[in-house]
Amino acid sequence: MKHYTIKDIATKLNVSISTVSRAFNDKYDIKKETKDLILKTAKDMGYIPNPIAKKLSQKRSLNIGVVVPEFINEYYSEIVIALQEFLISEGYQILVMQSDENEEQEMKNVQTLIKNMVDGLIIAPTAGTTNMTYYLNLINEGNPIVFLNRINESIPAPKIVFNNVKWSFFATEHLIRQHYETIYHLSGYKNLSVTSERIEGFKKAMNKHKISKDNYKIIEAGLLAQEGMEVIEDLIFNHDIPNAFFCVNDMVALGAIKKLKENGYRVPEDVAVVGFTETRMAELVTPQLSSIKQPTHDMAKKAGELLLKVIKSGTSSEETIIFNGVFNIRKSSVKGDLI
Amino acid sequence: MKHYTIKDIATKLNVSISTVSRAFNDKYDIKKETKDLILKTAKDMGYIPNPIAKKLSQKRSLNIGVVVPEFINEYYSEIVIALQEFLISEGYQILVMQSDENEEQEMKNVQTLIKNMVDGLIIAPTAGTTNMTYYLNLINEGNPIVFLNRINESIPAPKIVFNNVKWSFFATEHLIRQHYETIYHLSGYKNLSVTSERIEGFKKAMNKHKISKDNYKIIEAGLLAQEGMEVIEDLIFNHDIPNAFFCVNDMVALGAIKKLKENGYRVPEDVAVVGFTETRMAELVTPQLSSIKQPTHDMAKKAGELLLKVIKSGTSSEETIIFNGVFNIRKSSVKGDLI
DNA sequence: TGAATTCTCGGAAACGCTTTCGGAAATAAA
DNA sequence: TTTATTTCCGAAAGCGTTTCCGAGAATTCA
Repeated sequence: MKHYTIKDIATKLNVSISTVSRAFNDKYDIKKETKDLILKTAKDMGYIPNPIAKKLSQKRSLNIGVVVPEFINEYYSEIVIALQEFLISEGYQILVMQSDENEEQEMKNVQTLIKNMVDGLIIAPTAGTTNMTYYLNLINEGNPIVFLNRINESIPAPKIVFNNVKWSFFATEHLIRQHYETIYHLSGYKNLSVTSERIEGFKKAMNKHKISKDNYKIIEAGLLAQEGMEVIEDLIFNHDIPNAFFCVNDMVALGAIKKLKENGYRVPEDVAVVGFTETRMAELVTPQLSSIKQPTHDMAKKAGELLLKVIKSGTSSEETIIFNGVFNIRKSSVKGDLI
Repeated sequence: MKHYTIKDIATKLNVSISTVSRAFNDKYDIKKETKDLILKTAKDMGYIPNPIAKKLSQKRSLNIGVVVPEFINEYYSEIVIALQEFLISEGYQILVMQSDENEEQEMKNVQTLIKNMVDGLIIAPTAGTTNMTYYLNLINEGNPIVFLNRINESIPAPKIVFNNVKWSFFATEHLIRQHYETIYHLSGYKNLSVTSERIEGFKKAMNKHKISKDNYKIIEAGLLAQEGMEVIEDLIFNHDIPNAFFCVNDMVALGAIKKLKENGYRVPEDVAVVGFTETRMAELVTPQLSSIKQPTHDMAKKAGELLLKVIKSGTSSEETIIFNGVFNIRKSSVKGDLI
């Protein structure tokens, strides 16, 4: 089976290649009949236009680059899947690269994608991304970019973020309202914006309810189960286990629960635990984990829409879209019966 | 900042574009000094070769397409990450597409990747993939393809598989040796090769130990936690809970454990459970889940190596590489103390 | 019926690179 | 010094498209 080209069709039909090209691109003048004829024979021959050649002569590639810090956790997997769903429906293809939480790899990924002439980029920066001038340059050079979470406020590009402050506030307040006296927050890596935002929400709730500083604490854990376990081990060693934990994400919460149980603490009877960025595990573990679900699907779709807007308009807006979630209260943070 | 081309360098240095091209491609005759000069000024100018143009004039794109059925579970995420690691080190870039367990989407993905001139494909077919003639054609047309798991034996291409029979045999034998009298296997979707292989291993162990057919059963569940839960609900309704379950994967096992616990069964005291294709959750849940770990990293790397071999040799071999795993025995399947 | 428009379409350049061919310059052999 | 080799490089075609320009044919308008 040959790879037919536009030229093959042209010679076969005894027309010029430009006419054939016109038949495929609506924007030029061509008689309806010739167009139909060309399209039909092209189809019969099994002709597939060569996207590489197309990319070379046009500017656009109909490819969108997506860079995520990882996709071993469900969160970014869901984002990528939703992104793909939307962008395919708009005629784009997405190329996914993951940075392995490595800043250098992230820049390489972005570079690779730009070299491959993607029409735009959706970037969820890796934890340590501090090199903002790099992104500033890219934007100034006219590369359409939309950022997803974890991003520095100052970047002049559309940003899709989750309202971490608000929902972390709710989660904390939920614990306060149940009269857990001492509440610790296990936070993420400190250079992440999500970390500081969730801390902010946590503190806000503490202030609102006038909780004494003796009764809460913020401890940097990380984002992995392992890191949650380590913190709990330290606390147990220091005989410093509070009545409740609010964790930066589900993995840390699950690690914490594991270590607590191993050491004879019952959850939630002795210690309550709340997670964040709900995963499918929340419903599967015992006790079921209270957590905050992020609307990954909507967030991804919005990111896609904004990117297409930037691409089409040619100018980068600077709007920040803030999303809200759902707080699923489950057994891990409720002593009595669930309503 | 301009996008420099080979031509810009040529005019600046007053050489021909072919000379500049030669400087970048080792295979041609060029004086060492001119080459160094060109390379240096190119670097100074910040020249980046245009991969699209390169693809058009050469045959190869240095891109590898990867198609997986999903990456919401850790398994394929790990595979993709390892694949990326290896292929990047070999100078390739990978383009990942997921088929959402949808056969039609899978064919679209493959088509898109081929159109985009990937040099080769690594495909983990989706559950329902029955359309083998499609792949046969692709291979006959000379597309380098390596298959990963789940694949029909008859396809004449390199295949990377896990030794499901053997390890499912071990898992089952482990349960038998502990004198669980009745053992049920919760299997996957029936058209999957992994499903039938794990069933085969299960049966083999039963036969070896001469277990009566009254004492074991194979029930089709699926691959999701939800499906594991549903099966357990049915069994409970029929008062048909065995002493032990061997599940097709961890998610089904976790779903099963959840439902069992909800209905008052203790794991492993009343019912033992073993999973497969170990996930990070195995160690985090209570009781910790016995499971079989697949060497995803090695499998992915091997797939990459074989693909490069096919690409370079130009001929598709037909070897099947079978991998072995590790059986991590944990609390969920052991009544007494773990050694 | 002749002039002015409007439709269609072919020719050709362009996108940025690779690669073959052949010739000039440099080197080695005679 | 002349001839034979080798080394290096420029010219140009080619990869498969798009798209500008302009010309002939068809149509409309006086």
